[in-house]
Amino acid sequence: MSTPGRGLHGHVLDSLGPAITGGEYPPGSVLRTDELAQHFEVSRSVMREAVRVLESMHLVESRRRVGVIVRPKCEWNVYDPQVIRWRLAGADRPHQLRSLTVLRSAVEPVAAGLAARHATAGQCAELTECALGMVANSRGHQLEGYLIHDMAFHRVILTASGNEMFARLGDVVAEVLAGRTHHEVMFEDPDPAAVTLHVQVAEAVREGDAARAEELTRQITVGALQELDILAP
Amino acid sequence: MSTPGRGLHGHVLDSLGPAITGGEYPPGSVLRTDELAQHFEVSRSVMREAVRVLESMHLVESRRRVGVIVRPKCEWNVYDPQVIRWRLAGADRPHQLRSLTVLRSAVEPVAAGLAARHATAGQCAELTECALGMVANSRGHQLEGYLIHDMAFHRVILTASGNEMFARLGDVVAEVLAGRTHHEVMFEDPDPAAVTLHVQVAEAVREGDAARAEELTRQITVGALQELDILAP
DNA sequence: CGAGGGAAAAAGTCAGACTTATATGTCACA
DNA sequence: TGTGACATATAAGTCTGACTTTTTCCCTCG
Repeated sequence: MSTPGRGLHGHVLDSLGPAITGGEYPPGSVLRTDELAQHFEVSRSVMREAVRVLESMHLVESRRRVGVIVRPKCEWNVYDPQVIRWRLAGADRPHQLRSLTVLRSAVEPVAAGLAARHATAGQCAELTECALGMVANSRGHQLEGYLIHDMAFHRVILTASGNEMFARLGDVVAEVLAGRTHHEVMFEDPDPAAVTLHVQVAEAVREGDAARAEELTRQITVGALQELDILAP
Repeated sequence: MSTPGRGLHGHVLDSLGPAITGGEYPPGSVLRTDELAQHFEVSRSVMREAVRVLESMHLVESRRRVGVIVRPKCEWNVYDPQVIRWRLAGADRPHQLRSLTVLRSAVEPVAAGLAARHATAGQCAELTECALGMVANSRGHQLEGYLIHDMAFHRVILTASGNEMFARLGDVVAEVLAGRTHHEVMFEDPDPAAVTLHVQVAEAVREGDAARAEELTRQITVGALQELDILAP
């Protein structure tokens, strides 16, 4: 996704980033630039660039005479797509997935409501197409086809909301959905009720019924929460 | 806030970052590392580190034989606190403020609901203290005192939600609230109804009434939307 | 036992040379 | 005249070595 391993410092990040987010270097750990440069067999310049990037993600802090210190998790830029990807690929995956699903449950209903007001005719058409694609792939173990349309559906909703910050969550939601299909338990066909809800959301957006689009999407996200046993007692 | 101007490359970022987010270099603009290094009177190494950071924020893309290209706004990492700060400080401010307020309206109610379930006794106490502070400063043009307690209130709610992604929005919300007091029109004392709502939210959280905390917080955020003329017709 | 000063360590900075990828222009050939 | 291969120029990428600066730690001295 996006820009992988661009240049040497990119390769270093692909190794070091996941190692940090994965807890291999616990918060408070002190790394030294020279050692890292030797370990990754790159020059200090390249290593320094990599450290700068990690620093901009608030994963580490560089201090003179001390070294590169791993920051506590609560200070990380957890919205950085790169950080999210690293965490989803590592031991933190279940925790990250729960956080993101809760975020979805907050954002997506509101986004759907806004989409009902702001969506262009083209976006409405896209949405309907996605929903139909989901229906068409909802039976007979066509999980991949279903996933593609599901991801596209949510991406269109978030984009059509007209809010740039919602729109940028498209990639994240896509990755959560992909994770559910690929890594988590998903042997059977998708829940027919969920499929119907998507179709109805597309309808509501097309008709400009914001309240209905929001409520229906809320039901979708409640389903996602229940899948992860995030209850509402 | 956080880590300003750390080192030479930090100073470069403080100039170049706002220039890019402020539209001084429109998307598609091509910058050259050597020129920039001369302009900022730093070595190429330092300039390269700065470019790497901008690249990790998806503000620019570095291509061989071409230069450093400014990416279109829709690709920026708009959740990066640094980017948010730069945009809030520039011409993009009103737009950014609206985006963030819409985000708040999605996130904060859900966060309050979760806080009602997960808040510790200490957090409940903090919350009550903040609400009382708001009441105490709600009359007689004590805007600064009111602001401090308001920011703290929302930060506690977001933290107490137990969701790391919500918690990291504390800084952002604080900056939005501060902006409203300092930059936008805020001559009079705060709306008494808003003050009451905060007190009631604190109550609801203390009593573990998630639905009520959520609904009351939704009313608070609706007020924030109305202040910016973001209607719901 | 505390304050002050010195030494060491690691990041920070700089300059210069070299490598690599790639956009672009040129020229021959169809 | 159009098209493809090839040469060239360019700017980023990389490496190395020397030097500076800050900050911690420790040792001495009062």
